[in-house]
Parts: sequence; C-alpha cells; structure tokens
Amino acid sequence: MSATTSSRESAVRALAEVFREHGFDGASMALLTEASGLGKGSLYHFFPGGKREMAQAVLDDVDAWFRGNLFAPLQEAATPESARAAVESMFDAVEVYFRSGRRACLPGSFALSRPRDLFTVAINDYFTEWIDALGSALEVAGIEGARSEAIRVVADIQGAIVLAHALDDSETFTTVLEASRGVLDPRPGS
Amino acid sequence: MSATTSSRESAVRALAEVFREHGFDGASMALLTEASGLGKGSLYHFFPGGKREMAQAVLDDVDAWFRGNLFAPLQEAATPESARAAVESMFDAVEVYFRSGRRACLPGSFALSRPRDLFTVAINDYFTEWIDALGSALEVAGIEGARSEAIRVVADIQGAIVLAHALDDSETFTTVLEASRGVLDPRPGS
DNA sequence: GTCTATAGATCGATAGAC
DNA sequence: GTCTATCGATCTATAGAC
Repeated sequence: MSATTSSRESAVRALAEVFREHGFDGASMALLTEASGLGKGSLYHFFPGGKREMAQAVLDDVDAWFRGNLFAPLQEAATPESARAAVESMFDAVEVYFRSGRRACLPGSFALSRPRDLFTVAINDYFTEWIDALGSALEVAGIEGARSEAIRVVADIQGAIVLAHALDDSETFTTVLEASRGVLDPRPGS
Repeated sequence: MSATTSSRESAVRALAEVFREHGFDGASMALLTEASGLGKGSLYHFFPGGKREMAQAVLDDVDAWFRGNLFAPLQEAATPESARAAVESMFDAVEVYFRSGRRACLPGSFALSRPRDLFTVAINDYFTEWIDALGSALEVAGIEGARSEAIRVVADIQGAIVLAHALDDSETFTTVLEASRGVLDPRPGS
C-alpha cells in the first residue's frame, strides 16, 4: 500500500462523515477540506472528478464494507443454524455501525433526494445486495416468504434511522430493531 | 380568504414539491421561484425569513394535513372496530399520499441531514403525533404492545419510502406496507 | 404585490508555484 | 502531493421602481 493510497483511503473515511451529516448538496468543499485536513489541491489530485467523484468513492467504500462484513456472511450460511446466527450477527452489526440510529445511512440518505440521479447504480446495488443476501439467509433458515421478510427488515432499519434522527432518540432505533429481529421467531399462526 | 392568503397557500404547495425533490440545501431560490411561478420579490414578501421560513411553512402545512387527515381519525376512534377501521384507513391514505413511495416524506427527509437542526421542533412533533395517534388506536383495538407496534409501523413507512426511492420501484413500498398491515392480525403465539 | 437589478457571499473547480 | 490565489458561476437576500 503506497502512501498515496493510504492518504486517499483515509480521506474517504473523513469525507464520508461530511456527506452523511450534511447530504450531498450540503457538503461544501469548505467542509470537505476541513474534515479531511487536505487542501483543495490535494483533494482534486485524489478525486479529479471533484465532489461527485468523492461521493462516489465514499459510496463504493460503504458498499465494500457492507459486502465484506454483512452480506458475505449472510450469503455463505449453508445450514439453518448458521443462517440464523448470521442474521443475528447482522442485527448486532447494524446496531453498532449505525450507532443506534444516530449515524445516517449514506445510500439511504442519498436515495431520498435528487443526488440519487447521480448515484443510481451504487444506491440500487447496495440495497439489492442487502435484500438478496438477507433473503437468502432467511430462506436457508426456513423462514416463509423469506424475500418479503428481508425487504421489510431492511426497510425497518432505514425507517429506524429516520425515526432516531427525527426524535433524537436512539431508544426508538433499538425498539424497531427488536421487533424486526422477530423475523426469526416461529410463527404459530401460519 | 383574501387573495394574499390564497396566493401564499398555493405557493406553499408548490414549494413543498421542490423541498421534497431536492432537499433543503438543494432547493435553490431559482428552483423555488420557477416552481411557484412567483418572482423573488413576491416570495420574500410572503416569507420575509427567506428560504428557511418557506421550509418552515411547508413543514407546518404538511403537519396540519396529517393532523387533520390521519392523526385525528386515529385519536378519535373509541371502539375496537372503529380503531381497526381507522388504522386501515391510515394505511390506505399513506399509500396514496406518498404515491406508493415515489413521493418523499418531507419531515423524514429533513430529519436525516443537517437541516434537521433548523426544524427540530416541527420534525419531532410530526413523528411524535403520528406515533401517539397510531399507538392510541392500536391500544383501543386491543393490540398488545401498542406503542412499540406503532413505532415499528411508522418506521416501516419511512423505510419503505427510502427503499422505493433507492430501487426506483413502488412495488417494494407496497410489499412493506402489506407486511406492516399485519399489525392488526391476531397473534396466536402471544 | 410583483417585478428587475444587483449586492455580497459562497459555491465548485482550476492554475501554477513549490 | 500540497499549497495559495483566483476564476466564473451560483447562491441567498435586498433595494427600489412600478
């Protein structure tokens, strides 16, 4: 790993927080240089495409992290027991990653307003992969209507983040996720 | 209703769509004048506080609409049967209002990024009222853990909007809401 | 009440020295 | 690679004619 790569990568993590906090339009170059500790010259050296390339790099980084830490374990589960364990681990990881709802989901945040049009593929891929991986695990775990349940769980998480921000209360986030974990419970009614 | 009031009110509805589509930071005065059909002079006449007052007026308008059309019926339901009917009606109204997820929720969208700090009270009130009203109806309907269930349903709706935008697919929205309607089903397992 | 013109600040992006 | 200086465009907001 060269010094260049390292510097770019550490910049990506700093830029991510700015985009998360302020959204794409609200993330000004002034904020981005401040957070990254780099001058404009350096930022444009790493991201010749400017702000848009920065956001794309951040989205790619987020997607790679989720793929490696959440989606892969869900996909690889081959037995009902390991699948259930993978789903439980996913909920735990989500609670930590999103800091009980106080941290926004970048693809989710971008999806809601116009920057969506600039990052359609990355946003779509992120959620498609998540739903596919979770649906696969729920299927292996023997849950009925696995795909629909997976969609609802991902929606729960996104909605819980919105509520936690709106109410400035992480307890709400945990409440929703607790209910969502019930997807693994047996359903005597069915 | 004076001509002034009418003009301001019709402006609010036009401005709302711009804020919904572009977010607070992305909603430039150029877009706002274009959408409202009013010059800057007129807009600043109606909203001396500028963009911020416009967004506040839009949020208040949204809140008033939800209060009258969704929250009030939920609160007023006094029997289990009418409470169930009110909840069903709420889901129907949500499907229409958010256009199966293709229309963003303004308080939800604002909640995610920094404009939240400018509209804390309006955003908080909107979701608090929704959760309280729905929780009350579910309570009357005899649902166990009514408040937690209400929180989850509101999160479902917000998450479904995020997913519908991200996947550019309103079917996903409907799938989530279908599952969410299950809150009214009896739970033999409990 | 509505408009045009414009102020003053900030925007994203570039140039070029080191 | 990193910086400063700066460009032209766009931003929010105001002034003032009508």
